[in-house]
Amino acid sequence: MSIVTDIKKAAAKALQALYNVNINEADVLVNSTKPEFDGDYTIVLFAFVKQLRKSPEILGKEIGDYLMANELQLFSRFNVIKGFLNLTIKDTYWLHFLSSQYNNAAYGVQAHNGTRVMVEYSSPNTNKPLHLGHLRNNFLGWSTAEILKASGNEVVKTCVVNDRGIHISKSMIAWQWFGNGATPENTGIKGDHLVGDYYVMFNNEYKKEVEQLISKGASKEEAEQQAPIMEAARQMLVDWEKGKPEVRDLWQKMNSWVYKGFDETYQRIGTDFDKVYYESNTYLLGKDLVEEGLQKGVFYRKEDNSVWVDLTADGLDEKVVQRKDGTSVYITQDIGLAEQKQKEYNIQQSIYVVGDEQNYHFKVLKLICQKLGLPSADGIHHLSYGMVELPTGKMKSREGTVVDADDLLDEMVKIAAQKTEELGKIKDFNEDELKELYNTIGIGALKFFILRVDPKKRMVFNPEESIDFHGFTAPFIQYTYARIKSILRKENSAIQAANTGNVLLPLEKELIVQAEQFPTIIAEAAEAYDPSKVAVYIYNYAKTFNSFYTEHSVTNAESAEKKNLRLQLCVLTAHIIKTGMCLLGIEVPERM
RNA sequence: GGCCCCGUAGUUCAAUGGAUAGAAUAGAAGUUUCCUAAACUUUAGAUACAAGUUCGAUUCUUGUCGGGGCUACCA
Repeated sequence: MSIVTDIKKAAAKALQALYNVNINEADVLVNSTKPEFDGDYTIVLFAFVKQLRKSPEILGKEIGDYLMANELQLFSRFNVIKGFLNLTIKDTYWLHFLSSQYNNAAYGVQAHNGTRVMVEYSSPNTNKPLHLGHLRNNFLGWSTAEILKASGNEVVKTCVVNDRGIHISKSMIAWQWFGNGATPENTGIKGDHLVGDYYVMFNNEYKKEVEQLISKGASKEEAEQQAPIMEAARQMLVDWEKGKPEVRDLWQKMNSWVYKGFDETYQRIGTDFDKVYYESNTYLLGKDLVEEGLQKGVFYRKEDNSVWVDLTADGLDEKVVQRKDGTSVYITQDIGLAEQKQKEYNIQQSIYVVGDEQNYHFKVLKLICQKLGLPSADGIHHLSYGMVELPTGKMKSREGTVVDADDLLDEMVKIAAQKTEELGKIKDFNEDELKELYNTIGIGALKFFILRVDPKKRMVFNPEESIDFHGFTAPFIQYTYARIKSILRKENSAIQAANTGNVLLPLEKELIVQAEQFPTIIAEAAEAYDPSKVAVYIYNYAKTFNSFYTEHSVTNAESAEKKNLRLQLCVLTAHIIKTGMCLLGIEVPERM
């Protein structure tokens, strides 16, 4: 139960008592009071003015008087400016909150509420290594899953590996043609990068062949169709589907290189899954649902034997769900997998972390599932995120303008090391500790940079300028944490639960007010599937702590009560920072 | 062509229809006998444009201009 909820309840009660009107507490608008006014929280009165036919000033005064008289434990004073009723909460309320929660390391985390949610994220193709765009997906998916857990859901993290299809066939062909038996072992190249190199080689060769054919008089379309390497890749896909042993062996071998490479990267960035689906196992799912859909009249068959769904009544197009040759298209297996997930895990919600270029696809997917009456249908939610762009524009693999994930992580750690050494505070760190610290700072900075932005929005990553360790960044927050821990290491004496005095200085109070909001923030972030809410909150909270830290001494506080109070504040702040950063997948160092 | 999304300080990001549009960074000026200056304090700087709805619009509606995405019997 949050203080804001209490205020809303009290306001609804006041309105009932004073004017005999029934106002839903959810309709009472309560904001944080702007710093330039006196108060902690503000009730916005405009909404009631018309209905009650009273001026905002009088309304505010009457409600304020009522609250002072009837909610003695909550409010100490109020003022009314225009339509805003500014309320000040009693210091004793805040002090009690602090004393009761400071020692709760799990503060902000809710108990299980019985809802089970699946979060599908990462879902890579196995023909090339991860790049910056995949990192946003991974950070977002992992963090959203953790936030959902913290707000009381049981979460199943899952990944659908796109391990079959024309893309991997391309890498395989290029490897056969140009590889000379290259392996990660004999080249020293990380497996996913090695396979990606052959994908690039495929495209280079393909381009060359197309140009040659065009110079011999073929049209562009003909050339693209007839290029020998493309024909070979298509044949390889056919052979794969037939289960031709050599092809399957090569496929397995090359995929295993990729998985090993991915695992390394995943480990570095903390990505993990409870369940992994492979498309080579799931791509035939959904075929029976096509039959079912035909019987239910959701789908219809055209003369050429292809099967369609008509979504024009819902403002969308007609969509094919089975080709005329009887093979299924991408969306068919998605429908099948949606059903499979539901059957296997009995989930209430199924979240797909996928880029916004697939908005239409997921609209269609959900609609079809609903029309088929699948129990999982209404729980489908596309967590759509914007592309990561470079200052020069969108990243394109073919034009070589991708920021490789492994390279970027290396670069971040390198810069973290360099900046840390410049500051010269690490004399008593050993080598392992330094390595860990550089990882914590460098990878933390990257995660925070990406997660602090609203997922829905496109974002720009500038390799030169985006790598910052000051201001609105993870290292800022990590530094705040390290300074708190430094204080707490020095203060061995037990912190008392009581004995915190009864008056709060402005910065002491501000810290508690913000701390009290933490569970609400987590709930909002979970509701919106938006880790940036947590990132912004933790940053602001750390900022308040830094002001407090500069202004007031903890160890040399002016009285024993103040020292005890501030130690409680330190402990609570450390817990909140650690928990909040943990929800973002970012570690916090004891020293830095 | 049709459908969808986005235009906020030089730059990168905020702002459930609410008070004087917040941060960070880059710029200017300060703070270290005192718990870590990766910090703190002060300062200057923005809602693409035009109408409309409203007591009140960055937010909702319409139009203009600018940017992006989707619109495959590809995945």
